[in-house]
Amino acid sequence: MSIETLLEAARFLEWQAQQQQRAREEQERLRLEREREQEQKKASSLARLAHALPVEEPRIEAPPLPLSPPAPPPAPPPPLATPTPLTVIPIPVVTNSPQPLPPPPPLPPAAQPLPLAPRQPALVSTPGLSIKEAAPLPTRPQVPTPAPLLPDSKTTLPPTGSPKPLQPLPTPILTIAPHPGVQPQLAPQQPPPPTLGTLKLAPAEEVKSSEQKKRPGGIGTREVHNKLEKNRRAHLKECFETLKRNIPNVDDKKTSNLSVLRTALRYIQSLKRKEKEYEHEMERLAREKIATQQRLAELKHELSQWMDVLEIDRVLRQTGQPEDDQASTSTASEGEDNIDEDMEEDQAGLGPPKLSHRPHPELPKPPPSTAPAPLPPHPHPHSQPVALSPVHLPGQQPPPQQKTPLPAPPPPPAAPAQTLVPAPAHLVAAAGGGSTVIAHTATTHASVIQTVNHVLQGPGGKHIAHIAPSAPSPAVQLAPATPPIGHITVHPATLNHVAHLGSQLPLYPQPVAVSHIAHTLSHQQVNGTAGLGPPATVMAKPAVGAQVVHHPQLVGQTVLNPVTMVTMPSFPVSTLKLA
DNA sequence: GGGAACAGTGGGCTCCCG
DNA sequence: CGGGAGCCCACTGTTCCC
Repeated sequence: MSIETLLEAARFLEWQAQQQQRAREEQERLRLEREREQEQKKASSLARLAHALPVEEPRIEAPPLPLSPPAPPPAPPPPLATPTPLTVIPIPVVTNSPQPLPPPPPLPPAAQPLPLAPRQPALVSTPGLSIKEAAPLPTRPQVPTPAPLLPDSKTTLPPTGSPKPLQPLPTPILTIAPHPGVQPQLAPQQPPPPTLGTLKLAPAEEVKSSEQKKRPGGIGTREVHNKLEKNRRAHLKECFETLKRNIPNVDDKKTSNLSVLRTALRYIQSLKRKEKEYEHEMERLAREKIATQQRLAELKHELSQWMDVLEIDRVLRQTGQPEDDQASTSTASEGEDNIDEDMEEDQAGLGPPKLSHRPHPELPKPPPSTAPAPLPPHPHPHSQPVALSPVHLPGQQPPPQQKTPLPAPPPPPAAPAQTLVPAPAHLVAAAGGGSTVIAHTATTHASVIQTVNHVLQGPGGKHIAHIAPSAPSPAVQLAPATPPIGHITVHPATLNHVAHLGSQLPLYPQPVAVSHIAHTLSHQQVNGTAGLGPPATVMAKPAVGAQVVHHPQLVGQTVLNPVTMVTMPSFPVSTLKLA
């Protein structure tokens, strides 16, 4: 799951980046479209006003030809003229303005490619254009209706004004006059037209001051400055819009620039938090993976050792009690964890095929005995394979049951990593008679069940008659297919195996195994069924430090059948071997 | 009426060039 | 070193919208 979430997060980030790029491209495209539209509008308006002049040509040549249609403005100017005197700037414009009116349309083309470029304007800045632009700004909304005089200026203006950011650039470019130097010249030359300018530029005072500045190059510089500033603001605005588009859950018009910044900040912070979370998750998963791999390797190692032990056990059994082997025992271990297969094989009573799977045909601890059977690859025909180690072979894939335990809740206090290791199940075997074996095992791995089945599989035929979870371990929870082995009730007929094993145990330097057998006896005692013969035999051979321990849990409990309880520790097999 | 957006304007700072 | 150019910021005015 976590991995999926990580992938999702990565995809989300990627998607966002793509979205941003798309947004930019789209924005760019829209801008170009707007520009074209404006150009067309301008062209059309100019065409109306001028009645002549092809729109396109003016664009390029507009600056030089600007004059053509000053006509409309004149009428209105008179009234306005009064203020005009003050404004020096308008004048230059005016001269051009009448003419410029048409030119403005041409402007757009140049701007197209780089709307934001601030430097272009500088080149462009011509008084005439500046005036036009200035005038339109205030009138933007009303554009169409205004009086004839105004309309002209406005008509020209609207195009520039409406597109806000874009137009400013185009206009300058188109008008391109020489640098600032040109501007001053124009301004002084034509004071009369100011009418338009006056209308547009309300404050006469400002005009005066500007005039003062003009002389030195003020007007031109101011115009340039204004345009640059306009471009800069347009760029700023565009950036804000881009930012807004890239922030999820932001209303287009509701949010002010300030709110956009705040939202963006929050969004970035949230993204950072998520990033950190995902990083932690990845680290955790990595650690988990390593731990799992280690555990897996450990299990494989133990399994191989365990296989060796079983091998020896089988050999010993064959050599010691051929009769029993023929009758019921199965010693060969099987690497398959598939219970069905084991069952089938058990039924068939075949040993050899399983042995062939063994990863370690060569026994590290070949018993000194003279038994011919020891050869793993070719087990004794009489010996029946015992699925004591249903666990996967070292080289094989670990069974799903072992993988699942990872996420399991906190493992039991004792050796959590090894709880899954199948305990010496062969110790569970109970001697004949009417007794029942209860395997108390800390290890609940399915292999235990299989092991018990195989080991107990004897003349009696029926093995595990009842399996009930007494204290389910994490492993059990994770492996629903494998019922927890809290108690394993075994058919009494198989109890004689205990004796068999007990007799063999002394051969192994593993006192633990014996002690478990001793436990069995103690349980029987607890249940009052100690009278059984077979277990007694086992008891008689506590050669390997057997310990008789009473199980308090069983005291006072009513047991219908004789019970043999075997407690299987979860200690690693490797320990036994080393011992 | 107030807030927001836009635009004009002035000033300051930095960088580059002669 | 001085001047020009570019950029940025702050102030102010106007307009629009709620």
